[in-house]
Amino acid sequence: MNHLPRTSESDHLKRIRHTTSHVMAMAVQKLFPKAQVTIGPWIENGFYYDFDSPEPFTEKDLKSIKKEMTKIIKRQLPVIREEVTKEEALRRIQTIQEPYKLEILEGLEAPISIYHLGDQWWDLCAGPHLDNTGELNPDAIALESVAGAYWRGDESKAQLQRIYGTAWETPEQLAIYEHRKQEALRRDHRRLGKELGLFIFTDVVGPGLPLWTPKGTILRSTLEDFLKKEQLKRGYLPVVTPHIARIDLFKTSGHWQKYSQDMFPMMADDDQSRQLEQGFVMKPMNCPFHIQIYKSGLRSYRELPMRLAEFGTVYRYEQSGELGGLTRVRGFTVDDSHLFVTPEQLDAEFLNVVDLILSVFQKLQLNNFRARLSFRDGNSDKYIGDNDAWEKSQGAIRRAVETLGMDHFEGIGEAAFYGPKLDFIFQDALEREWQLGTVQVDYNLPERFALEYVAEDGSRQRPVMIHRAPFGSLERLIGILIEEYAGDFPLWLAPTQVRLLAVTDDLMPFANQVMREMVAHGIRAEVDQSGERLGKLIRKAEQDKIPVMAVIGVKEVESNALSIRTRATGDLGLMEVSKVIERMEQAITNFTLF
RNA sequence: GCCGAUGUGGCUCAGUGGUAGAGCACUCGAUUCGUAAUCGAGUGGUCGCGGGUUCAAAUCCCGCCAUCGGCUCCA
Repeated sequence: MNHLPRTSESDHLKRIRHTTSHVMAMAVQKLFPKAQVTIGPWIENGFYYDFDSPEPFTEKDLKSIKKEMTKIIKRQLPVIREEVTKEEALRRIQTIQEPYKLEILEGLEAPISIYHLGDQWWDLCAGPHLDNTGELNPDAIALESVAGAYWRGDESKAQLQRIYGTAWETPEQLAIYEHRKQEALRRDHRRLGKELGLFIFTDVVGPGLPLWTPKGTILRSTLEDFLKKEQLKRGYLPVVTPHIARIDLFKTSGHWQKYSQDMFPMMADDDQSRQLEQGFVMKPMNCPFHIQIYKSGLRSYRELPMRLAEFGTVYRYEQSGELGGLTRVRGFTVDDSHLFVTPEQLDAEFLNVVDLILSVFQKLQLNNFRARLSFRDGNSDKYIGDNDAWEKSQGAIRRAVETLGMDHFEGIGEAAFYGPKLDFIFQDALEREWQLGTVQVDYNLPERFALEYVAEDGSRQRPVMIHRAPFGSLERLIGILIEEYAGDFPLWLAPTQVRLLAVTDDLMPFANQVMREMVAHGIRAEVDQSGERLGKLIRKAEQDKIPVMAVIGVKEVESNALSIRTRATGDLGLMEVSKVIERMEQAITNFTLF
């Protein structure tokens, strides 16, 4: 496969994309004189430019903009850098009346660099640029989409019109890029989920509410069983809690105050109850429930750490424009656990949790993630608890990451409202980032719920909580897994592990008999009952991405054997039935291929 | 929630004002076949939903719903 450089890897691409975005902005202002320019940076696969335009752009406009760009390129305008003082820049912006540029200028330090396209157009820009627009190849440029974007990324500010585009050194690179985008579409979990029959959505049930089919449910419960087993080995205690609770519970936790815009509306018996906020709500998180179980008895330091674990389904009222496939839904299941520990146990227990998470990712062959320290920002309205608790929590997370020598980056403002997090971020097929696993240190909820344990000296002490979820959510995890594997699940996860294909109908009884034998061994086997020819059966099994196919003809029946074909390696030849079962069982328990 | 696009049988899509189409899937019949599509016939659609314009609407207009690409937000 041809390597396509990303912008950050190539100075030349940076120049191409900066210059292309300026050419685009100039073209837009030529065609839409009322449009004002704001910012237009490069991104990894292209660039965008945001405009404030009284009339929104449509995708049809992209064609005429592209045409105009081609003209500008053909005029071979020199790109000239000029450095001016802040005062001079201010003066020039005032003459062309571009308020957004003015605002940008306020944040800049002299000297201010300006890039000119000939004497036709200029913009504030750090660069770098090509020397001449003629160096661009119009056939290596594509305008991709229009979108709304808020000025300075702030919902309360003006909404701008963003145009996304991409630009390359050669038309061939553009073709490869577009081909790659097509390929990414083919591994999109929404498409594969439908094709493989794993889950559905229906308007009748509602947006963001997936329904799991039999095959998808096998996938889900296989993942659940896997993690439950790992957790039992590590001293976790399973619990089950309801999906709804009184509002009061969430007032104590702080959810009602800080999180209610993300919650489904309350269920109240009547208007009076509604006004008094006496009703029930769907749970957006499991923590307050687990806390109640902790609180149900007087706890001794000898019981800690107490690790309460549940696959808890939560409901969050996500904004409608945010929903998408399995990666962003309104009802999802968190592989949740809350660990109640003494302050002395915190560091060690945190490391245990990270160890569990990393071992889970390893088993799932998920290597492509980034670890983020999600800390609070300066907006104290968003958070509960005092400074001291936050500092202690963030310190604990930082120590853990340093102890492990783990690569990480900081996400300021990414914390939960009750505490900081260590998050594991993955990418989907379209390079969008999603958080899966998470570990959180929390001094605040123990305080709010007045949690206690009896210490060695008989005194009452406050435990610290760790919230953690290796998968994050089963839905999102499965979405990412489908795309990572392109639907080709490893044997232990495959909803159907082996499909038996009879060459002729009269061999069906033998196929059914072998199937029952395999099922009795816990293997997910099925017989293709369609009665089609072998070629068709194999084609269907390949399309269904069944890892192991077992062909049954006369010679197989006579020797009580199967002809094995795997998706991974093709025809493996004749093998005794008992041998096949043995090999499959081994592969399943060892998480390996057949 | 905001900006833009899209919505036609189970799936993928064609159909721009005049009697709803194709391929796959499904059902039936014939074929009994050895590693990626056997042949033939048939069933199946309130054209997302509601309203409007028109002699006539899948097609034009308005509202809503959902999906997709972004923005803000998040597991």
